[in-house]
Amino acid sequence: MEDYRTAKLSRRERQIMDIIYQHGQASVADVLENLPDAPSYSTVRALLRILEEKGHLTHQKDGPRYIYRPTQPRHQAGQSALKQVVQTFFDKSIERTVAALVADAEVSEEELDRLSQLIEQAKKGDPPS
Amino acid sequence: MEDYRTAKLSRRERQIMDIIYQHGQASVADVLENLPDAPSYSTVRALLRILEEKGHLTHQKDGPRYIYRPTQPRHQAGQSALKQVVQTFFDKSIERTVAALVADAEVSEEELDRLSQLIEQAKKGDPPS
DNA sequence: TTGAATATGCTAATATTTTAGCATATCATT
DNA sequence: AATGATATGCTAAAATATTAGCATATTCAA
Repeated sequence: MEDYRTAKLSRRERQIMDIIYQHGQASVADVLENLPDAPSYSTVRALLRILEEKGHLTHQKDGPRYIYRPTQPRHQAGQSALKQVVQTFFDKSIERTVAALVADAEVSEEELDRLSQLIEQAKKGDPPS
Repeated sequence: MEDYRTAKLSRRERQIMDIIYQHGQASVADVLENLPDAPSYSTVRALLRILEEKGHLTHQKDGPRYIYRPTQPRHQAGQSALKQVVQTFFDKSIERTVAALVADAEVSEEELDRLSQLIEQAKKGDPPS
């Protein structure tokens, strides 16, 4: 399945995919609650149906209602999304991207320590060719 | 100006904004070259005009042609975009996001070193409250 | 068990996006 | 200065996205 951010999705469709990825799964009501400029219930249902037709979502029944989930795994979609941002705004530089992440000034000392560990581990455990 | 990723932009409009951010600036021809499923020249011009009307772009003349630039600074738009991805796919965790960035296995030893330095610097120079 | 609340199935209207085309201006080269 | 190439200005058609509404089914609690 194609990355939904490069797929031919409309504005609303993309908003809905984002909501569902953020929540892991969602009912029509869940989507409706989180959708900016919320349209009607019918509208959301129509869009979910379309997204399912296009292959980006599946649903399963949960009692009376449908629960929708993405077909593409979250981590995979996340990688794609991240890559696109890195390419668009940070000249494909992971370094610049991390700098922007850390520059947010809302990163605690502890978290920075964990980041250090993370990178140390990457050096040892996963040395690139 | 509102972040263009949360703004009410259509699919094509967003694609064009991405291209312009990636390149810093762009002529109609530049956009056309980089637009997937490229439409006609006229189409691109129309979309650029609309984006300018909406306040996301400005243009200046460069000889015979228009050069378009974003109104919102790149670093600012990048921060917004990044934040949104972190929220949507990585549970708002910077740590998980960096892990995903580094897990790409295309990060050289040198770059990892620079990342370490980056984080050390964040610890010293910019201690959060 | 019946009724209110809340689902979905389906269809069609409306709004927006996307597209192309023609007229006109500008530039560079011969 | 003439001409071909390449711009923009403007308008309108076509395609797509967005929306709502009615009919019907299901659930849950009184």
